[in-house]
Amino acid sequence: MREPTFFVLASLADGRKHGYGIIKDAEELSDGRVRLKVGTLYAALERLTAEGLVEAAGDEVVDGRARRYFVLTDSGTASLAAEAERQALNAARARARLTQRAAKSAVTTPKAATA
Amino acid sequence: MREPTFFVLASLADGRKHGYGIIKDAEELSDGRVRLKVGTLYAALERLTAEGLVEAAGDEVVDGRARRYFVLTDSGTASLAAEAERQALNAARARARLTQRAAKSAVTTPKAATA
DNA sequence: CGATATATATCGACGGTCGTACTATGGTCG
DNA sequence: CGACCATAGTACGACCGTCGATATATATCG
Repeated sequence: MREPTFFVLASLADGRKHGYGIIKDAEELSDGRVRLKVGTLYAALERLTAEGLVEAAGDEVVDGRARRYFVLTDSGTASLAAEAERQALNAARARARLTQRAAKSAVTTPKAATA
Repeated sequence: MREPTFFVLASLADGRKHGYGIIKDAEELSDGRVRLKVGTLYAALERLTAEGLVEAAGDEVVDGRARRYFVLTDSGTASLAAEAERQALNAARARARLTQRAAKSAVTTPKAATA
């Protein structure tokens, strides 16, 4: 799963949201790092709906603007959870190797004694 | 960064390796989950070399078979570290939301009292 | 001798994302 | 009042990393 898709699900994990709301929420949730493009978002919502991870949850007109709402399905919740586990594990594995590497290079390339 | 690319870097974080060795190592490192395709691997190695994250580290012939070795550059090490941080953070954020969601649904949909 | 593992190269196809352009309404500022 | 920005959604061509398949070559095992 790619990052934009991941944040669409993560955003909807918070509850019922409409497209533009997801964009804003994802940006906040990622500390400004992930700015979903409209094309990416609606393509993802269609795809995720077809896959059953997301469901349409009503169209409303607020302040004269049409909104399409969506919610996470149980399947979507499970997918997000699995993906989060996977990423956490991957990150942990990579970190472990990087720590080892740093320790090794500290021995191989001693710049200044820690004493 | 996509998962295959991430594991190519993570594998090389362990030290100098050749293509096929990376495939085997990535599979092990990911508990069998990530099986790099040869096309993906060599394309990634070329790309990463062009980007300066990876460097060619000598061709050798072992048991009559040609091997192309690669190592991580400092830039590659930094990229991998940054990517691991990012994924760990994303996963943590998603988990937090899922926990909240579970707590909320437990109140909304009480199945059996915990008492 | 045929099958499997090692080792690399190449290439068309696919799919998710990006970038851009477009339509439309409401609110703010000069 | 007109210009501009935020909100809200639609549409589409292009890009790029990955996949799947095919190919070549050597060593080993049965």
